[in-house]
Amino acid sequence: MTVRVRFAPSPTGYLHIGAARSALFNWLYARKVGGLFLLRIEDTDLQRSTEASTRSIIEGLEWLGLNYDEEIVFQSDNAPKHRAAALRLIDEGKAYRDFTPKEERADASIKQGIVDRARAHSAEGQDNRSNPFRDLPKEESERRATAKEPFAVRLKVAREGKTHFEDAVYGTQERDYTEIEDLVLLRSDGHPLYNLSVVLDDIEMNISDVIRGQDHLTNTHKQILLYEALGAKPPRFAHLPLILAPNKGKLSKRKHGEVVSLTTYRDKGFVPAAFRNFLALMGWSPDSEQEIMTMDELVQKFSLEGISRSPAIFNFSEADPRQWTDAKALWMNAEYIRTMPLAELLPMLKAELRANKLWREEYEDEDRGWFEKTVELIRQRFHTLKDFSAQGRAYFSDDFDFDEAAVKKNLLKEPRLRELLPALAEKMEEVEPFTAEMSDAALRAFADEAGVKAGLLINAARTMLTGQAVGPSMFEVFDVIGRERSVRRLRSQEPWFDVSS
RNA sequence: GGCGCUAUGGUGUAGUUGGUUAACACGCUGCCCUCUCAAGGCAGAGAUCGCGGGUUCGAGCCCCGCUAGCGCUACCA
Repeated sequence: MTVRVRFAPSPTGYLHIGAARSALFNWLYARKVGGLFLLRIEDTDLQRSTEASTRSIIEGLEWLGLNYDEEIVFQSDNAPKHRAAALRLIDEGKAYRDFTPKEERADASIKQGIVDRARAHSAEGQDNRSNPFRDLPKEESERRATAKEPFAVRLKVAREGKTHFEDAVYGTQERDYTEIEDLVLLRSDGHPLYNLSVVLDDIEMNISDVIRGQDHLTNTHKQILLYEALGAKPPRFAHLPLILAPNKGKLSKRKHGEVVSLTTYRDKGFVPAAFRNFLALMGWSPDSEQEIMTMDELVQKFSLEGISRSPAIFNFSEADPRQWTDAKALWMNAEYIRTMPLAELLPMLKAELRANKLWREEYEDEDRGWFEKTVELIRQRFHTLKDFSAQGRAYFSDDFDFDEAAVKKNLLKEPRLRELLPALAEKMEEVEPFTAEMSDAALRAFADEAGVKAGLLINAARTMLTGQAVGPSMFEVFDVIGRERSVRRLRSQEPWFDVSS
């Protein structure tokens, strides 16, 4: 039997990085064993599900390069089938109608309500099988149903026994039936609930391996009971350790904001391969010490055995903008940017520059050589794709800003620069050919003449030409910016006016 | 309250059938390189392996207890 796995997010917000990691692991597993990776949108919660969210999930998967093999399944389309299955279970005596009126509960008090009810039940000697309608005679149950009395449908869990399954990550799992309540399959309004829908859809989609977050580990026992009631063979299960916030709490969009949303990484200039690589290392490690892995290597090395059981903390600091997300993710992105094949980087750069009106068609044509050389030069110290249009702006446009700190440090500290720089421009005009070596020699000669350190002029020139205090070797910058623009920028009075005004 | 899962430096992870100074990556510190910042090279700091007992000649690895965090316990998903 071929392996069929699925990623089954509920479209109630943007794609969470934890969910994205689940998708990745499913995808890697499928590709590794030559199976199929399917996508199912669990949109049964009509109130909270949105189309925008579904789009964001699809876009996110596409961005990560996780293509799915069959048509997307929308769970809501199957609701009638789910309802019918639940009703069938009643007929078979495996489920029953619960006529208890629905209890309305405020979202905030849910946890407390659970605890309170549990305490009350144990005080009264009640257990999970104490529902008064559990053993209601069939005739009466049907009579009340026909009389349009609303009812929920609950699974009739046997009084004695235990479920067990072998989790590929957490090992043998057992749970006594007494710990499992007669779970609701169908709400009194006829709406099928999560556990029912998942099981039915997984059966219908022929899912062989369920790989999902550890938050479902205990749900799995209920689902196994459902598989049994439905007469279906349960799939294999593999639960993934959760990804937590720095305070070891749940990583949520509401509490932690955009760091948890996958689209943030796309929007903030991450290279998909880098983020994917980083994500793969959250809760999984290869048996080698190699951490930078291409998609092919990831597929080749991936195995369920390499998944760890302890939760992973996604490390970031809301207070420090430089650590807005995990430092290792940032490092990995920089690593990819400076080492990946130029051919793969260029399309991303094209999009980034185009979005900032810095792109020129010539970069793919007669100026391609210049463009590649420039990118090669500046990518060495950039961390995100955004850096190319921000710190790197001066390479692609004459309209760039001067970094205030850079102006103070490299220009204003030495008043003589206001005369020296235009004089340097004079010298540069005569450099022929205008190469890094030649401008190097010319600048140093000029520094000697003027009786200043070369470093003073070099740093000043960097700020004049790029607006920045830091950047590549200055003479490479001269080369790439070119004589004409370099000279013009050296003569500019803008930095002085800008800061003093 | 009940049940379950987890617990190795700041973070992500290795630690094979228990065996000398607990490994790798990120981050951090210092030095080298140098026109700046990175990268790179070198050198460091940082872990009584959650705590307490046991078994053993010897335990991060085995056993028991405890604690903490998280998850499930919903007519949410």
